[in-house]
Amino acid sequence: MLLAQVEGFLEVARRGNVSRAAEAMFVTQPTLTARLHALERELGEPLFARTRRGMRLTDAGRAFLPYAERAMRAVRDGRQALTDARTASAGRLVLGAAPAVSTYVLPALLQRFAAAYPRIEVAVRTGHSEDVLQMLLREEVQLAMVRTMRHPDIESIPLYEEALVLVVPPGHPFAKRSKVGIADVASERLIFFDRTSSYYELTQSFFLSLGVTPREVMELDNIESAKKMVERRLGIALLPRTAVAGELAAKTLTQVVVTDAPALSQKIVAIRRRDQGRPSGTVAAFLNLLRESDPAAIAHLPSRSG
Amino acid sequence: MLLAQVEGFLEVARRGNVSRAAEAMFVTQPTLTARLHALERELGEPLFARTRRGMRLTDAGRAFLPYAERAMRAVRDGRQALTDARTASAGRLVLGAAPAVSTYVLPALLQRFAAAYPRIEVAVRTGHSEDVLQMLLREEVQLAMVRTMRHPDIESIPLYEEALVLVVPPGHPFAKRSKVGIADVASERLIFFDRTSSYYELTQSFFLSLGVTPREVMELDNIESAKKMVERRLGIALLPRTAVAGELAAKTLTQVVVTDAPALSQKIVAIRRRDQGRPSGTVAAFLNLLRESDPAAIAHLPSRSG
DNA sequence: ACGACCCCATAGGAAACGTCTATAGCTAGC
DNA sequence: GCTAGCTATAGACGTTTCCTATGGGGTCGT
Repeated sequence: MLLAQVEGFLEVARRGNVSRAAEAMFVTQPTLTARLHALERELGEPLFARTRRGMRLTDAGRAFLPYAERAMRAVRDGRQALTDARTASAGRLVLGAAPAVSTYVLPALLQRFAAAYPRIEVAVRTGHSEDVLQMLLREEVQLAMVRTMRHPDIESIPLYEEALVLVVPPGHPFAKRSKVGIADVASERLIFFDRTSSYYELTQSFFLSLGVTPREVMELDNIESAKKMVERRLGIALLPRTAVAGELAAKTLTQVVVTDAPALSQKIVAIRRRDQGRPSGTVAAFLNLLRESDPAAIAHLPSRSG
Repeated sequence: MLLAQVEGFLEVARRGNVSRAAEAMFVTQPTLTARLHALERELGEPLFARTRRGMRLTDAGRAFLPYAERAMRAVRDGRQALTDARTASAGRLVLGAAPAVSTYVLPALLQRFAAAYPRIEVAVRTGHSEDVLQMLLREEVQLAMVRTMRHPDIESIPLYEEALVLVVPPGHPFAKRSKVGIADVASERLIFFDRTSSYYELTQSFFLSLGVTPREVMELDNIESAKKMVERRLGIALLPRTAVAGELAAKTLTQVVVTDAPALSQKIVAIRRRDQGRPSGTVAAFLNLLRESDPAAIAHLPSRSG
């Protein structure tokens, strides 16, 4: 069955006239007649009664009509959906993100994205990088923003480098000193967060590689709480710069540079399934936004507007 | 766009494998590949990402999927609807009927019809024959049961002859006499019904043609009331036999034969639009039921079961 | 009553398309 | 490196589809 036949059926049903319908469809009248005959033959029933005045629907034709309309509408809508997706003018984008990305980077990014593509519906699934990778592999998310990961089935697009910075409360002795050494840090009370997170491991191995055994005083399961603890002078912490940008600007936390230790950072990438072909539609739109953005800008966008 | 392409798309999307899908659809793998290519070319977008493992949907493919399913379902349901209509196993039948037919003949007929075709939905529109004819011409009803009418756009199928019989209350002088003449009738008080109905005109001209000027005592707008009036001895009436079958059987009314007057009757026919082609589906089913029935049986069926 | 017109159906030939078999190209896994 | 499993491609064959031109039937206007 050709869709052109169904379309012809509808057009003729509407106009009650093969010649006019043919003209409207830019084919000749015999062509349209043939299509109708073919459709009737396939369905095993005349859909039209031929009269002097033209074509009238038979009972069978009337019974078939709503289904024909439904089918054509479905195809038309499907085409439109593809066009929307191609121009990314509408559709759905499901993102995965590591917690720090989700909380501190995505909001500003999505604000810009929503402004550029108001008809795209966005969903975010947050989880540790490993879990988000699994979501990606199960196709529960289309694109994920996580720390650098390796897997044969994914490809990565570098986004930005997220520095871990040492923050102390205002008025802390470190805040006044121009130079702080790693040995100084080791004597401070350190606040860690989320033992299941990769940050925990990263910071731990950082200290260990420098021969420092941190005196752990507190471990929290989220960054926000860790910041609050530092603000309340319960210790100092190594936190993602994106997570403390607001507090640094508001001067409720102070960044301290450790002079005799290498910069600690983690690469954040966007990953997607390698077998999905070229990014298309909403995913491509989002990647374009990322590409147009200065990597530093992504990482430094304030987490709260203003 | 071929429906076979859409179907192929769905099958491949389900199985993720062209070869298997082709096998399931009883075509060769290159054929199905060609269909997919044609569909992708027409939609201007790859629907599948080709991988070592087989075919995976792209975002575009995923976006198109629900519409493809909807379209296929619509066509499948449409086919089923036609099959239902052809076998009259389901569907809708809209009948028009004159009041006397609707009240006294249709119930028993529809009872049998509903038993034979339980999944056919039946609707009845009642009105005077002329009005029902208009409904038919406007296609508000598919088939109408009315008195014989002439119109270039309709064709008629004879159903039965409806006799008008003279009824009197039990114990009336006529009931005991073996013979009643038209002159006797003229001296009785007559009850007519519904001046707008064709029965009124029919009975009036009947008497006039016999040179009898009836002494009209009462005119009612429906047959049921007329029967009640006769039962209450307010007069006698000429009523359709189908309308008084129950009362005659229950002996609450008595039929009297007028010996010196011709039998008065009216032909009841089924009419349908001439331009509708051969009757199909539910209409054909109903006509078959009528055809199988003895005409006399139709007209004499008791109006109330029992 | 007759001719002009409008409708759909049909005929025939050219072009396009779909389908097949056979084969190539590619990758993964042994 | 060979095999197995996947999709893509090539070429040939048969069918279908489309066009133009024409037929046949009925209506309407003159």
